Amino acid sequence: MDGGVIKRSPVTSSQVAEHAGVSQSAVSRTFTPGASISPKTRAKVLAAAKELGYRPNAIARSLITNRSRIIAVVMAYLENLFYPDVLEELGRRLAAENYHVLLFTGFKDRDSDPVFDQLMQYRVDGIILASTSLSSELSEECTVAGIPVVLFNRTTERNETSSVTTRNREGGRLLGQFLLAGGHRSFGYIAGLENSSTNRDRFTGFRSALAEAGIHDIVVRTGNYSRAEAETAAREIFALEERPEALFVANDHMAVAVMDVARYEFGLRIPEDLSIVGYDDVGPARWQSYGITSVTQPISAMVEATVDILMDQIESGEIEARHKIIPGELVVRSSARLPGTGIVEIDGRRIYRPEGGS
Amino acid sequence: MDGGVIKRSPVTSSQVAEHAGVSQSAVSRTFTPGASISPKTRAKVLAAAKELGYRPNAIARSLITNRSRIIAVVMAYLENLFYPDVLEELGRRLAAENYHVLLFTGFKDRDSDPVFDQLMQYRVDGIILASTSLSSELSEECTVAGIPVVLFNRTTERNETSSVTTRNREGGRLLGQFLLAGGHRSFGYIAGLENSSTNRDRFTGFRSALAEAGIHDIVVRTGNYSRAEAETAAREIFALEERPEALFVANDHMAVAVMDVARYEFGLRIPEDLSIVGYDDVGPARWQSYGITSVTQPISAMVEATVDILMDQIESGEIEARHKIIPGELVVRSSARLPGTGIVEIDGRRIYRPEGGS
DNA sequence: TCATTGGTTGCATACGTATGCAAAGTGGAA
DNA sequence: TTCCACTTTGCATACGTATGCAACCAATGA
Repeated sequence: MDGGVIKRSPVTSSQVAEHAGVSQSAVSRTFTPGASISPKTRAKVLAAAKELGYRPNAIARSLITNRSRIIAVVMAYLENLFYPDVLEELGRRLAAENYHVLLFTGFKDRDSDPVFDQLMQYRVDGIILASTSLSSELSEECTVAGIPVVLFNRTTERNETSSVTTRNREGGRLLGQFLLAGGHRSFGYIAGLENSSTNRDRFTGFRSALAEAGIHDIVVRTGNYSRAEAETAAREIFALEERPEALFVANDHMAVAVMDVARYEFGLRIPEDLSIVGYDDVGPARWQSYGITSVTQPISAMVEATVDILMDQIESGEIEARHKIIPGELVVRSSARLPGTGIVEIDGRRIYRPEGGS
Repeated sequence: MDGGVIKRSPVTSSQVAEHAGVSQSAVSRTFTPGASISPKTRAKVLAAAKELGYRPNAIARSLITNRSRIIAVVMAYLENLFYPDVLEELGRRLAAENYHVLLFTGFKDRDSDPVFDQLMQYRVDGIILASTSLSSELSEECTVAGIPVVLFNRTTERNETSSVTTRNREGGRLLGQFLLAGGHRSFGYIAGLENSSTNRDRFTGFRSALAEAGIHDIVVRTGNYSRAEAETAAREIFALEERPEALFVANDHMAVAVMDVARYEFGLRIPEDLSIVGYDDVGPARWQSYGITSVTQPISAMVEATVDILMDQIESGEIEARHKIIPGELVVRSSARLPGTGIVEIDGRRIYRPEGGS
């Protein structure tokens, strides 16, 4: 009711030092694990600090240690629940290592250069790129600057930047085999972002599986990993004279939309009239309304690998591109017709493992 | 292939100054909008900066300006898509003001005190609390420290902290009126977090609407805004001898789960056997599989208000608790039986506006 | 007792930038 | 030309912390 409070400047280590009757160094050492400080003065300092409400200034500390303990996470959009899940896990794992997340989100992909500029100004200790590619000049610049970068769920053509991915090629292949084993003979593919490595690899694997069975015609439309565009693509495919019996949608986020269009706009029964498979095994894929047969991308393992790479490179100061590839599994649910064999139950989930499979 | 690169220290303003043949001050002024600098030296500095790959060190700048241009966003969990949507919009809006997001997520609610400690060490310019409450000591501490705090979609008992919310009481009330107008006579409520203001207000409004119609019995179970718990709560309610005809689920995130349980575990038809209404108007509520009748929480307006409050308080240095309440609307879809009157169409959406409504 | 050792402490400085102040430069008017 | 007003520049310092170095202290052994 008194209409605002005048800003009081925060307590500094010198003030604590004076209050405790010691030097500023002693205060600093009190808050530096492993520093040389006697229990007695330490106690004095802690008491004074508590009394004054002192908190070390991480900004000032960064300036001198050259470590901000901040990791930049770049995630252009969060529409696909896969990414928020990743973000949550990243927050958890990085907090455990006493690092913090500076998040860059909500921008158009083509605006990533200014974003990059901002992020570099904060002298972050590492960068996780989860939904944007990086021009190779920028990647180069990071390497020269000694900032580790990890591409999450993405790779680049040249392999100069570290990455964590799953076996997208094998996953696509497995889905192809699964649909073939289910007896399907005509196929469609709703693609993700055209220039993304996940899209390319998943499709390549899928196509190769079909090719081995002598099938070369695949109806392809592009959904760009966007819900709205996936709906449009689905409408186009379902309106075709010869609608494919089986559809691989490049990720679950789009697959959910496609299922809705199939059921509610075209009256198709799934899987009787149409089999749909997806990728990611994200939340809604597991919901009973959808029950999407999908290849998992194990978020926990992927995030763990990402953080491991970053921590290693930050500690060693040596930046050598590492590429971690994590295996996924084909989880069988109800959105696609079942093959006669190859389904095993593990930990309450049904997994597809064909005999000749890798 | 050469096995790592030695970390090169970043370019400093002094190095640029030397290279350009000017003083360090000149470099600083070149990158400070509105500073006194001639076009000629400015050009020289920019050229040198570009050549050396110089970027101002935001950390060092913060130290002297006492402004980090960082806003802490605390969002314990992102499971409910509402929050990722908010996060994306926050990223966008704050980036436009040249602020950045330090995200705290992936922790248990009871661990919020250490989180708070971390966040204070970075001398953030403001704090947005989107899924955690703040003990009143901590709130007090922020005020004294001159750090603006905004509670997003939450209020506290005492109104000492700024907040942005929607008219939860009115929303709950409107949903009650809607269900009554639809002819229902028995009601259930699946609650959110017991101690959250949203849950309390929505239920209070709902109950008051029913009370005015002489209905005082409401079957209540608690879902704590969690999908899993909501499923359990739904199973309990649907197994009752006298299952309510209409169910208000405290948010859409839970409502989606409840609909799945109703349909696929109990074989209930919606809305023929059971009407369900939710809150938030979040993504899945709009999907055709669900089509949840729901009260909107307009994310864009809420985020705008939040950022406005923060910017005001940061600029003025005066922290006076402000409470912004944003109106929502009842969007009518297919998850609940329709009343005979009161539905109007606006911008392609069907909105419920009863005659006597506020 | 003194010398030695190992642990503590304070002093002084460095990190990279912003900014008040005074000096220097510029241009115009008389 | 001289004077004045205004702009531009550099110097010096400050921000809050960490840390090398030297001084100091306590405890131990001879």
